[in-house]
Amino acid sequence: MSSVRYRPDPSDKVFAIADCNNFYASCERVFRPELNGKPVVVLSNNDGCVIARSNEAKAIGIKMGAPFFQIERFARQHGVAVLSSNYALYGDMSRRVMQVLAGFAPRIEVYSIDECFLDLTGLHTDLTGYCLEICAVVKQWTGIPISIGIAPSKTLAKLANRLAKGGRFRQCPVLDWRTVDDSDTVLAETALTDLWGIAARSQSRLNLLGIADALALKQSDPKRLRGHFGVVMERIVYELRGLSCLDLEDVPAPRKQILTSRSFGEKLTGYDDLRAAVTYFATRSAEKCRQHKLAAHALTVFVETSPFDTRQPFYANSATFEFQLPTHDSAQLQRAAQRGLARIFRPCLSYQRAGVLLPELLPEGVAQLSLFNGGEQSNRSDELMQTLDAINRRYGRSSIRYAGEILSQRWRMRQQFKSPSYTTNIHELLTIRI
DNA sequence: TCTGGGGTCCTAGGACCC
DNA sequence: TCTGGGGTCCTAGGACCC
Repeated sequence: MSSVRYRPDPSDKVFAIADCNNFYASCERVFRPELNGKPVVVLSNNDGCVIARSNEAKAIGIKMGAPFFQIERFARQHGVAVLSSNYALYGDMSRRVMQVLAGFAPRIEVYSIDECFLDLTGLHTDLTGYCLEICAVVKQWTGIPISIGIAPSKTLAKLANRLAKGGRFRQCPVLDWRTVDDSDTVLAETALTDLWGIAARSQSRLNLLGIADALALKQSDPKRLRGHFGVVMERIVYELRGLSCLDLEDVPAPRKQILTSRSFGEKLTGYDDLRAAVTYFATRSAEKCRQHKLAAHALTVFVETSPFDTRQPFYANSATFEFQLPTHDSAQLQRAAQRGLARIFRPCLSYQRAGVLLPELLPEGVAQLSLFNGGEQSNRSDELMQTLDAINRRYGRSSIRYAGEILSQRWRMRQQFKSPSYTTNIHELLTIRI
Protein backbone atom coordinates (compact mmCIF):
# COMPACT_ATOMS: atom_id res chain seq x y z
CA MET A 1 0.00 0.00 0.00
CA SER A 2 2.77 2.44 0.86
CA SER A 3 4.30 4.20 -2.08
CA VAL A 4 7.42 5.46 -0.36
CA ARG A 5 10.49 4.94 -2.45
CA TYR A 6 13.97 4.80 -1.10
CA ARG A 7 15.55 6.06 -4.29
CA PRO A 8 14.58 9.32 -5.87
CA ASP A 9 12.35 9.16 -8.91
CA PRO A 10 14.01 10.82 -11.91
CA SER A 11 10.80 11.31 -13.87
CA ASP A 12 9.24 14.72 -14.41
CA LYS A 13 6.65 14.69 -11.66
CA VAL A 14 4.67 17.79 -10.81
CA PHE A 15 3.02 18.00 -7.42
CA ALA A 16 0.77 20.72 -6.11
CA ILE A 17 -0.49 21.19 -2.61
CA ALA A 18 -3.62 23.19 -1.98
CA ASP A 19 -3.81 24.46 1.58
CA CYS A 20 -6.75 26.34 3.05
CA ASN A 21 -5.77 29.67 4.57
CA ASN A 22 -6.35 29.81 8.34
CA PHE A 23 -8.85 27.05 7.78
CA TYR A 24 -10.85 26.99 11.02
CA ALA A 25 -11.04 30.77 11.18
CA SER A 26 -12.08 30.86 7.51
CA CYS A 27 -14.86 28.32 8.11
CA GLU A 28 -16.28 30.51 10.87
CA ARG A 29 -16.08 33.58 8.66
CA VAL A 30 -18.10 31.97 5.88
CA PHE A 31 -21.10 32.15 8.20
CA ARG A 32 -20.04 35.27 10.08
CA PRO A 33 -18.90 37.68 7.36
CA GLU A 34 -18.72 40.49 9.89
CA LEU A 35 -15.55 38.77 11.14
CA ASN A 36 -13.73 39.48 7.88
CA GLY A 37 -10.84 41.85 8.51
CA LYS A 38 -11.03 41.27 12.26
CA PRO A 39 -8.71 39.14 14.38
CA VAL A 40 -10.21 35.67 14.94
CA VAL A 41 -8.87 32.79 17.04
CA VAL A 42 -10.22 29.28 17.44
CA LEU A 43 -9.54 27.38 20.67
CA SER A 44 -8.68 23.72 21.19
CA ASN A 45 -11.15 21.30 22.71
CA ASN A 46 -12.06 22.41 26.19
CA ASP A 47 -11.22 25.99 25.23
CA GLY A 48 -7.67 25.24 26.36
CA CYS A 49 -5.37 26.97 23.92
CA VAL A 50 -5.21 28.70 20.56
CA ILE A 51 -5.09 26.31 17.61
CA ALA A 52 -6.02 28.58 14.70
CA ARG A 53 -5.58 32.27 14.04
CA SER A 54 -6.63 34.64 11.29
CA ASN A 55 -3.89 36.79 9.75
CA GLU A 56 -5.06 39.73 11.86
CA ALA A 57 -4.67 37.65 15.03
CA LYS A 58 -1.17 36.60 13.95
CA ALA A 59 -0.31 40.24 13.22
CA ILE A 60 -1.09 41.40 16.76
CA GLY A 61 1.19 38.68 18.12
CA ILE A 62 -1.10 35.89 19.33
CA LYS A 63 0.99 32.73 19.27
CA MET A 64 -0.05 29.29 18.10
CA GLY A 65 -0.70 27.06 21.10
CA ALA A 66 -0.96 29.93 23.57
CA PRO A 67 -3.05 28.93 26.62
CA PHE A 68 -6.27 30.87 26.41
CA PHE A 69 -6.27 32.01 30.03
CA GLN A 70 -2.96 33.76 29.38
CA ILE A 71 -4.22 35.79 26.43
CA GLU A 72 -7.84 36.28 27.42
CA ARG A 73 -7.45 39.87 28.59
CA PHE A 74 -5.27 40.80 25.64
CA ALA A 75 -7.85 39.34 23.27
CA ARG A 76 -10.64 41.33 24.84
CA GLN A 77 -8.65 44.54 24.67
CA HIS A 78 -7.96 44.05 20.97
CA GLY A 79 -11.46 43.01 19.99
CA VAL A 80 -10.44 39.49 19.03
CA ALA A 81 -13.31 37.17 18.13
CA VAL A 82 -12.79 34.00 20.18
CA LEU A 83 -14.44 30.73 19.16
CA SER A 84 -14.50 27.18 20.50
CA SER A 85 -13.60 24.58 17.89
CA ASN A 86 -16.51 23.20 15.89
CA TYR A 87 -15.28 20.03 14.21
CA ALA A 88 -18.66 19.14 12.73
CA LEU A 89 -18.48 22.38 10.76
CA TYR A 90 -14.80 22.11 9.80
CA GLY A 91 -15.11 18.48 8.74
CA ASP A 92 -18.05 19.22 6.49
CA MET A 93 -16.44 22.32 4.94
CA SER A 94 -13.30 20.25 4.34
CA ARG A 95 -15.31 17.62 2.50
CA ARG A 96 -16.73 20.30 0.22
CA VAL A 97 -13.33 21.81 -0.57
CA MET A 98 -11.84 18.39 -1.37
CA GLN A 99 -14.75 17.60 -3.63
CA VAL A 100 -14.10 20.73 -5.66
CA LEU A 101 -10.36 20.06 -5.85
CA ALA A 102 -10.98 16.51 -7.07
CA GLY A 103 -12.49 17.98 -10.22
CA PHE A 104 -9.21 19.62 -11.19
CA ALA A 105 -6.70 16.75 -11.14
CA PRO A 106 -6.71 13.10 -12.18
CA ARG A 107 -5.36 12.05 -8.78
CA ILE A 108 -5.55 13.76 -5.41
CA GLU A 109 -4.40 12.86 -1.92
CA VAL A 110 -6.38 14.34 0.95
CA TYR A 111 -3.50 14.92 3.32
CA SER A 112 -5.24 16.58 6.25
CA ILE A 113 -8.44 18.40 7.09
CA ASP A 114 -7.20 21.50 5.25
CA GLU A 115 -4.57 20.24 2.79
CA CYS A 116 -4.67 18.25 -0.40
CA PHE A 117 -1.94 17.14 -2.82
CA LEU A 118 -2.77 17.15 -6.52
CA ASP A 119 -0.95 15.29 -9.26
CA LEU A 120 -0.46 17.82 -12.05
CA THR A 121 2.07 15.72 -13.97
CA GLY A 122 1.65 16.03 -17.70
CA LEU A 123 -0.94 18.80 -17.60
CA HIS A 124 0.61 20.96 -20.29
CA THR A 125 -1.23 24.11 -19.46
CA ASP A 126 0.06 27.19 -17.75
CA LEU A 127 0.06 25.67 -14.30
CA THR A 128 0.13 28.94 -12.40
CA GLY A 129 -2.88 30.16 -14.32
CA TYR A 130 -4.61 26.82 -13.87
CA CYS A 131 -4.07 26.88 -10.12
CA LEU A 132 -5.26 30.48 -9.86
CA GLU A 133 -8.47 29.27 -11.42
CA ILE A 134 -8.67 26.45 -8.86
CA CYS A 135 -8.30 29.02 -6.05
CA ALA A 136 -11.06 31.16 -7.53
CA VAL A 137 -13.50 28.28 -7.96
CA VAL A 138 -12.90 26.90 -4.46
CA LYS A 139 -13.45 30.36 -3.02
CA GLN A 140 -16.62 30.90 -5.01
CA TRP A 141 -18.15 27.50 -4.35
CA THR A 142 -17.20 27.06 -0.69
CA GLY A 143 -16.20 30.49 0.60
CA ILE A 144 -12.81 29.18 1.69
CA PRO A 145 -9.61 30.94 0.51
CA ILE A 146 -6.74 28.62 -0.43
CA SER A 147 -3.10 28.85 -1.55
CA ILE A 148 -1.30 26.45 -3.86
CA GLY A 149 2.37 25.49 -4.12
CA ILE A 150 3.70 23.66 -7.20
CA ALA A 151 7.00 21.76 -7.40
CA PRO A 152 8.70 18.57 -8.60
CA SER A 153 8.60 17.08 -5.07
CA LYS A 154 6.11 17.17 -2.22
CA THR A 155 8.64 18.77 0.14
CA LEU A 156 9.28 21.64 -2.28
CA ALA A 157 5.56 21.99 -3.00
CA LYS A 158 4.94 22.40 0.72
CA LEU A 159 7.66 25.03 0.86
CA ALA A 160 6.29 26.86 -2.19
CA ASN A 161 2.88 26.89 -0.54
CA ARG A 162 4.32 28.37 2.64
CA LEU A 163 6.08 31.06 0.60
CA ALA A 164 2.84 31.89 -1.24
CA LYS A 165 1.17 32.51 2.12
CA GLY A 166 3.79 34.91 3.44
CA GLY A 167 7.12 36.57 2.77
CA ARG A 168 8.24 37.86 -0.58
CA PHE A 169 5.83 35.80 -2.71
CA ARG A 170 2.67 36.57 -0.75
CA GLN A 171 1.13 38.84 -3.40
CA CYS A 172 -0.02 35.74 -5.34
CA PRO A 173 -1.81 32.72 -3.82
CA VAL A 174 -0.03 30.39 -6.25
CA LEU A 175 3.71 29.77 -6.41
CA ASP A 176 5.39 27.42 -8.88
CA TRP A 177 8.81 26.59 -7.44
CA ARG A 178 10.17 25.92 -10.91
CA THR A 179 9.65 29.58 -11.86
CA VAL A 180 11.69 30.91 -8.93
CA ASP A 181 14.95 32.21 -10.45
CA ASP A 182 17.05 32.45 -7.32
CA SER A 183 15.73 29.36 -5.58
CA ASP A 184 19.02 28.71 -3.77
CA THR A 185 18.87 32.21 -2.28
CA VAL A 186 15.34 31.47 -1.10
CA LEU A 187 16.53 28.20 0.46
CA ALA A 188 19.37 30.03 2.21
CA GLU A 189 16.74 32.31 3.78
CA THR A 190 14.57 29.35 4.82
CA ALA A 191 14.85 28.09 8.39
CA LEU A 192 15.16 24.33 8.79
CA THR A 193 11.99 24.16 10.86
CA ASP A 194 10.07 25.73 7.97
CA LEU A 195 10.65 22.50 6.05
CA TRP A 196 8.13 19.66 6.11
CA GLY A 197 9.46 16.96 8.43
CA ILE A 198 11.93 19.01 10.48
CA ALA A 199 11.04 20.24 13.96
CA ALA A 200 13.08 21.76 16.77
CA ARG A 201 14.84 18.54 17.78
CA SER A 202 16.22 17.78 14.36
CA GLN A 203 17.08 21.43 13.81
CA SER A 204 19.34 21.47 16.88
CA ARG A 205 21.05 18.26 15.84
CA LEU A 206 21.53 19.53 12.28
CA ASN A 207 22.98 22.77 13.66
CA LEU A 208 25.57 20.72 15.55
CA LEU A 209 26.64 19.27 12.21
CA GLY A 210 27.08 22.80 10.85
CA ILE A 211 23.85 22.76 8.84
CA ALA A 212 21.97 25.98 9.56
CA ASP A 213 19.48 26.54 6.73
CA ALA A 214 17.60 24.76 3.96
CA LEU A 215 20.29 25.43 1.35
CA ALA A 216 22.99 23.86 3.53
CA LEU A 217 20.74 20.85 4.01
CA LYS A 218 20.13 20.53 0.28
CA GLN A 219 23.89 20.56 -0.30
CA SER A 220 24.66 17.98 2.40
CA ASP A 221 25.62 14.40 1.67
CA PRO A 222 22.38 12.39 1.91
CA LYS A 223 24.18 9.17 2.87
CA ARG A 224 25.97 10.89 5.73
CA LEU A 225 22.70 12.30 7.05
CA ARG A 226 21.11 8.90 6.76
CA GLY A 227 23.72 7.66 9.19
CA HIS A 228 22.83 10.37 11.68
CA PHE A 229 19.05 10.67 11.23
CA GLY A 230 17.80 7.72 9.21
CA VAL A 231 15.99 7.46 5.95
CA VAL A 232 13.56 10.32 6.62
CA MET A 233 16.25 13.01 6.54
CA GLU A 234 17.94 11.41 3.54
CA ARG A 235 14.70 11.73 1.61
CA ILE A 236 14.31 15.39 2.59
CA VAL A 237 17.73 16.13 1.05
CA TYR A 238 16.74 14.50 -2.23
CA GLU A 239 13.37 16.17 -2.25
CA LEU A 240 15.00 19.59 -1.75
CA ARG A 241 17.03 18.84 -4.87
CA GLY A 242 13.79 18.32 -6.76
CA LEU A 243 14.13 14.52 -6.82
CA SER A 244 10.82 13.09 -5.70
CA CYS A 245 10.94 10.38 -3.03
CA LEU A 246 7.36 10.63 -1.77
CA ASP A 247 4.59 9.62 -4.14
CA LEU A 248 1.03 10.77 -4.14
CA GLU A 249 -0.97 8.35 -1.99
CA ASP A 250 -4.34 8.55 -3.62
CA VAL A 251 -5.57 5.30 -2.08
CA PRO A 252 -5.81 5.96 1.64
CA ALA A 253 -4.07 3.33 3.73
CA PRO A 254 -6.36 1.54 6.18
CA ARG A 255 -6.40 2.99 9.67
CA LYS A 256 -4.01 1.31 12.08
CA GLN A 257 -5.46 2.62 15.30
CA ILE A 258 -8.42 4.55 16.62
CA LEU A 259 -8.15 6.86 19.61
CA THR A 260 -10.87 8.75 21.46
CA SER A 261 -9.69 10.87 24.35
CA ARG A 262 -10.56 14.14 26.04
CA SER A 263 -9.41 16.48 28.72
CA PHE A 264 -12.28 17.01 31.10
CA GLY A 265 -14.19 20.25 31.56
CA GLU A 266 -13.45 20.01 35.26
CA LYS A 267 -11.09 17.77 37.18
CA LEU A 268 -12.72 14.49 38.18
CA THR A 269 -12.19 12.49 41.33
CA GLY A 270 -15.26 10.24 41.32
CA TYR A 271 -15.16 6.76 39.89
CA ASP A 272 -18.66 7.06 38.39
CA ASP A 273 -17.75 10.24 36.52
CA LEU A 274 -14.70 8.55 34.97
CA ARG A 275 -16.73 5.47 34.22
CA ALA A 276 -19.27 7.48 32.24
CA ALA A 277 -16.46 9.17 30.34
CA VAL A 278 -14.60 6.01 29.32
CA THR A 279 -17.91 4.37 28.42
CA TYR A 280 -18.58 7.21 26.02
CA PHE A 281 -15.03 6.98 24.61
CA ALA A 282 -15.49 3.26 24.01
CA THR A 283 -18.78 3.90 22.21
CA ARG A 284 -17.27 6.58 19.98
CA SER A 285 -14.31 4.32 19.20
CA ALA A 286 -16.69 1.51 18.28
CA GLU A 287 -18.63 3.85 15.99
CA LYS A 288 -15.46 4.98 14.22
CA CYS A 289 -14.42 1.37 13.91
CA ARG A 290 -17.68 0.39 12.21
CA GLN A 291 -17.56 3.45 10.00
CA HIS A 292 -14.19 2.33 8.66
CA LYS A 293 -15.35 -1.28 8.41
CA LEU A 294 -12.73 -2.42 10.88
CA ALA A 295 -12.71 -4.56 14.00
CA ALA A 296 -10.56 -4.24 17.12
CA HIS A 297 -8.35 -6.99 18.43
CA ALA A 298 -7.64 -5.14 21.68
CA LEU A 299 -8.64 -2.12 23.72
CA THR A 300 -6.48 0.11 25.90
CA VAL A 301 -8.03 2.47 28.42
CA PHE A 302 -5.92 5.16 30.09
CA VAL A 303 -6.32 7.91 32.69
CA GLU A 304 -4.05 10.82 33.62
CA THR A 305 -3.85 13.53 36.22
CA SER A 306 -2.68 16.97 35.15
CA PRO A 307 1.06 17.26 34.50
CA PHE A 308 0.78 20.95 35.47
CA ASP A 309 -0.73 20.31 38.89
CA THR A 310 1.86 20.86 41.61
CA ARG A 311 -0.40 19.81 44.48
CA GLN A 312 -0.49 16.11 43.72
CA PRO A 313 1.94 13.66 42.13
CA PHE A 314 1.40 12.99 38.44
CA TYR A 315 -0.37 9.69 37.85
CA ALA A 316 -0.89 8.04 34.49
CA ASN A 317 -1.79 4.43 33.90
CA SER A 318 -3.35 2.20 31.30
CA ALA A 319 -4.86 -1.25 30.99
CA THR A 320 -5.21 -3.37 27.87
CA PHE A 321 -7.67 -6.10 27.04
CA GLU A 322 -7.39 -8.52 24.17
CA PHE A 323 -10.51 -9.97 22.59
CA GLN A 324 -10.79 -13.57 21.59
CA LEU A 325 -12.39 -12.43 18.37
CA PRO A 326 -12.00 -9.00 16.77
CA THR A 327 -15.04 -6.87 17.54
CA HIS A 328 -16.66 -3.51 16.89
CA ASP A 329 -19.60 -4.10 19.19
CA SER A 330 -20.18 -1.05 21.38
CA ALA A 331 -21.30 -2.99 24.44
CA GLN A 332 -18.31 -5.33 24.31
CA LEU A 333 -15.85 -2.45 24.01
CA GLN A 334 -17.62 -0.63 26.83
CA ARG A 335 -17.28 -3.61 29.14
CA ALA A 336 -13.57 -3.89 28.39
CA ALA A 337 -13.06 -0.17 29.03
CA GLN A 338 -14.96 -0.35 32.32
CA ARG A 339 -13.03 -3.37 33.54
CA GLY A 340 -9.79 -1.67 32.56
CA LEU A 341 -10.76 1.47 34.44
CA ALA A 342 -11.49 -0.53 37.57
CA ARG A 343 -7.95 -1.82 37.43
CA ILE A 344 -6.18 1.52 37.04
CA PHE A 345 -8.45 3.86 39.03
CA ARG A 346 -6.88 5.21 42.21
CA PRO A 347 -9.06 7.16 44.66
CA CYS A 348 -8.22 10.62 46.00
CA LEU A 349 -6.70 11.83 42.74
CA SER A 350 -7.95 14.60 40.46
CA TYR A 351 -8.04 13.24 36.95
CA GLN A 352 -7.65 15.56 34.01
CA ARG A 353 -7.83 13.31 30.98
CA ALA A 354 -8.77 9.82 29.87
CA GLY A 355 -9.14 7.92 26.66
CA VAL A 356 -9.77 4.68 24.83
CA LEU A 357 -7.38 3.35 22.20
CA LEU A 358 -8.02 0.52 19.76
CA PRO A 359 -4.44 -0.28 18.86
CA GLU A 360 -4.76 -3.24 16.51
CA LEU A 361 -7.38 -3.03 13.82
CA LEU A 362 -8.34 -5.66 11.29
CA PRO A 363 -10.69 -5.46 8.34
CA GLU A 364 -14.13 -6.58 9.54
CA GLY A 365 -15.12 -10.08 8.56
CA VAL A 366 -11.54 -11.30 8.21
CA ALA A 367 -11.45 -13.06 11.57
CA GLN A 368 -12.32 -16.70 11.63
CA LEU A 369 -15.21 -17.59 13.85
CA SER A 370 -14.10 -19.94 16.53
CA LEU A 371 -15.82 -23.27 16.94
CA PHE A 372 -17.80 -22.31 20.03
CA ASN A 373 -18.20 -18.61 19.55
CA GLY A 374 -20.38 -18.94 16.64
CA GLY A 375 -22.17 -16.90 14.11
CA GLU A 376 -25.56 -16.43 15.70
CA GLN A 377 -24.47 -14.17 18.52
CA SER A 378 -22.24 -12.18 16.22
CA ASN A 379 -25.01 -11.70 13.65
CA ARG A 380 -27.31 -10.35 16.32
CA SER A 381 -24.64 -7.90 17.42
CA ASP A 382 -24.11 -6.75 13.83
CA GLU A 383 -27.81 -6.15 13.36
CA LEU A 384 -28.07 -4.20 16.58
CA MET A 385 -25.07 -2.04 15.71
CA GLN A 386 -26.38 -1.33 12.23
CA THR A 387 -29.68 -0.23 13.71
CA LEU A 388 -27.99 2.02 16.28
CA ASP A 389 -25.82 3.61 13.60
CA ALA A 390 -28.78 4.17 11.30
CA ILE A 391 -30.77 5.90 14.04
CA ASN A 392 -27.85 8.09 15.08
CA ARG A 393 -27.09 8.98 11.46
CA ARG A 394 -30.63 10.04 10.92
CA TYR A 395 -31.36 11.87 14.16
CA GLY A 396 -27.87 13.05 15.10
CA ARG A 397 -25.02 11.56 17.14
CA SER A 398 -25.95 10.16 20.54
CA SER A 399 -29.69 10.29 19.81
CA ILE A 400 -29.73 6.79 21.18
CA ARG A 401 -27.19 5.95 23.87
CA TYR A 402 -26.13 3.36 26.38
CA ALA A 403 -27.09 4.08 29.96
CA GLY A 404 -23.46 3.88 31.07
CA GLU A 405 -22.67 7.00 29.08
CA ILE A 406 -25.21 9.26 30.70
CA LEU A 407 -24.69 8.42 34.38
CA SER A 408 -22.48 11.48 34.58
CA GLN A 409 -21.92 14.45 32.29
CA ARG A 410 -19.37 16.17 34.50
CA TRP A 411 -16.52 15.20 32.20
CA ARG A 412 -17.97 17.10 29.23
CA MET A 413 -15.74 19.67 27.62
CA ARG A 414 -16.00 23.37 28.08
CA GLN A 415 -17.09 24.93 24.80
CA GLN A 416 -18.07 28.37 25.84
CA PHE A 417 -17.79 29.99 22.42
CA LYS A 418 -18.99 27.34 20.00
CA SER A 419 -20.65 28.39 16.75
CA PRO A 420 -23.68 26.50 15.41
CA SER A 421 -23.24 23.43 13.18
CA TYR A 422 -24.47 25.45 10.21
CA THR A 423 -24.05 22.76 7.59
CA THR A 424 -24.64 19.49 9.44
CA ASN A 425 -27.59 20.07 11.75
CA ILE A 426 -30.96 21.09 10.37
CA HIS A 427 -31.83 22.87 13.62
CA GLU A 428 -28.76 25.08 13.42
CA LEU A 429 -29.08 26.44 9.91
CA LEU A 430 -28.07 30.03 9.32
CA THR A 431 -31.03 32.41 9.56
CA ILE A 432 -31.07 35.40 7.25
CA ARG A 433 -33.42 38.31 7.83
CA ILE A 434 -34.10 40.68 4.96
C1' DT B 1 -8.77 28.38 38.64
C1' DC B 2 -7.38 27.80 33.31
C1' DT B 3 -2.27 24.25 29.05
C1' DG B 4 -5.92 19.73 22.51
C1' DG B 5 -6.72 15.53 19.99
C1' DG B 6 -5.65 12.12 16.63
C1' DG B 7 -2.57 10.15 13.85
C1' DT B 8 1.93 8.10 11.21
C1' DC B 9 6.58 6.33 10.44
C1' DC B 10 11.15 4.85 11.82
C1' DT B 11 14.68 2.78 14.74
C1' DA B 12 16.83 0.05 18.18
C1' DG B 13 16.95 -3.80 20.83
C1' DG B 14 15.38 -8.19 22.56
C1' DA B 15 13.33 -12.75 21.73
C1' DC B 16 13.21 -16.41 18.97
C1' DC B 17 14.16 -19.51 15.13
C1' DC B 18 16.91 -22.35 12.00
C1' DT C 1 42.43 -20.98 22.95
C1' DC C 2 38.42 -21.37 19.63
C1' DT C 3 31.80 -20.13 21.30
C1' DG C 4 27.62 -18.40 13.94
C1' DG C 5 24.98 -15.57 11.55
C1' DG C 6 21.10 -14.04 9.59
C1' DG C 7 16.25 -13.52 9.41
C1' DT C 8 11.74 -12.18 11.45
C1' DC C 9 8.66 -10.48 14.77
C1' DC C 10 7.44 -7.54 18.43
C1' DT C 11 7.64 -3.52 21.37
C1' DA C 12 8.84 0.90 23.24
C1' DG C 13 10.13 5.24 22.42
C1' DG C 14 11.33 9.16 19.56
C1' DA C 15 10.06 12.41 16.24
C1' DC C 16 7.02 14.50 13.44
C1' DC C 17 2.57 15.96 11.23
C1' DC C 18 -1.90 18.85 11.23
